[in-house]
Amino acid sequence: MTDLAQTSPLQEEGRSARKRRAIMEAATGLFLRNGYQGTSMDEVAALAAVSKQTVYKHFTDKEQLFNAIILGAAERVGDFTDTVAAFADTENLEEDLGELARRYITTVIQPRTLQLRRLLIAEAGRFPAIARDYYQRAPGRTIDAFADTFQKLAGRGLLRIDDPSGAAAQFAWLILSQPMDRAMFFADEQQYTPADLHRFADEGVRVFLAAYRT
Amino acid sequence: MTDLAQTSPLQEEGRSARKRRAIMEAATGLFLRNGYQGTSMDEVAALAAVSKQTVYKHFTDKEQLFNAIILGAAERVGDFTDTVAAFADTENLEEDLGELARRYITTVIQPRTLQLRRLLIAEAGRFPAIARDYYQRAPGRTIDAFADTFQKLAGRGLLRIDDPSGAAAQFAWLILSQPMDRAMFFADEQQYTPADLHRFADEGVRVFLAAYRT
DNA sequence: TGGGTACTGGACTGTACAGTACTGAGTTGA
DNA sequence: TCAACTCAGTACTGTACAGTCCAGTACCCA
Repeated sequence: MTDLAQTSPLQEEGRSARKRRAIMEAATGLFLRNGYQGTSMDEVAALAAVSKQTVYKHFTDKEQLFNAIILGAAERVGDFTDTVAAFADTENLEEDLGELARRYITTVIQPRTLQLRRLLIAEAGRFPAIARDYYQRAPGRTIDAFADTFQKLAGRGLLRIDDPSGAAAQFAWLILSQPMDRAMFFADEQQYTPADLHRFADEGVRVFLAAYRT
Repeated sequence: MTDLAQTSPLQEEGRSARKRRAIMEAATGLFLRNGYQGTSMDEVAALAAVSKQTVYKHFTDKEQLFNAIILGAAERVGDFTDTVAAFADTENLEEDLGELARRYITTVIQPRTLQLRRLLIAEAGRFPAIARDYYQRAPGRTIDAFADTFQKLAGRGLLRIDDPSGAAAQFAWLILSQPMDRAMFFADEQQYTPADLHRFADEGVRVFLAAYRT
């Protein structure tokens, strides 16, 4: 893993690596906006300011390119697990959970993440493996982290929880569902202000605590 | 509205109408399974056992055919509003709400509905009007019905609710989110048994009542 | 400075597909 | 039974696109 090259797009990257990055950036934008079938390799090459030949030197296939793009984009989706784990030590359940929820929704309800989600749902039939992988990685890991943390909080006597996984999923969706669902159907439009998102978070936390607080 | 023709696919339909129905049925299946771009007019004609000429006699365009298909499929999505409205008179809140939730999830989490949802999300970029229309019609109307009913129950002193719409959305997604989200990413596989769905419904109702019951 | 590697540009192949055109056959209604 | 209509079958047009090929050019390293 040559992280240097990834984190700093400098000149010293080498020509080949630079081209490769240009291709991936172009392809990411196009795939996210226009989908798999809606994106042509000619477009990718043109937007990356690179010849088609070069595209095919770096990626054997359109499919392989798509794969690489999705994995890259999914990796960059905010990893929330650490933040969630830290919350297990809270001394102020209600306030900290509210803060956690606000950060969670702000992280997830972002154009990039939503586009990625739409794309994966759209292509779940054609690329079941990628869809499954993403599902387990992105929402799955966070919900697992919630489950762990809730279990610890139950151990500390702060929550009353039988099924931590179920409760974690309920928590996540109580917060995210409304804006997420809407965003799935309304492709482009700017949807919610931060204040809106905070309201969803707060209402979700309120309901969750009503059901699970000791 | 010649409902006769729709409800009974009899011989007396007339040749032309019969063909039209065959085309729509074939196209519905193909679009739902393979998406808009993944479906060719040749396939539609072949599956409907009809010549391409005939397809284009009934539908000027691929796009227009798609439109007709979606509207037809969306209309057949279960209308739940009456059932929800009837629940406003309940004498047994917890039990009846549980029953309502179970029916709700069983109705919504069906292959057809899920495929339609996937398709619409996938094509929301290309057909924003259709996506918007469906969004307002299918989940929207049901949630509005929940909101009305919850407001009435609040009037009867059975629930404590400030924002009926928000509470209704929370209720709907508390019940549906988990299986719905999973279904979006796992295209084909049979997912949940009725017992699983009932469990989601029951858990959702439990949390909802903990937060909103007086 | 020279030699190898990577890139460019554009032409090319093969295929898939939307939509049209046309001929001949079947259907329907008077 | 005849005339008008509809359909099947198929061939065709035009376009878009994935992937290849090749000749020439820029870059990089010794």
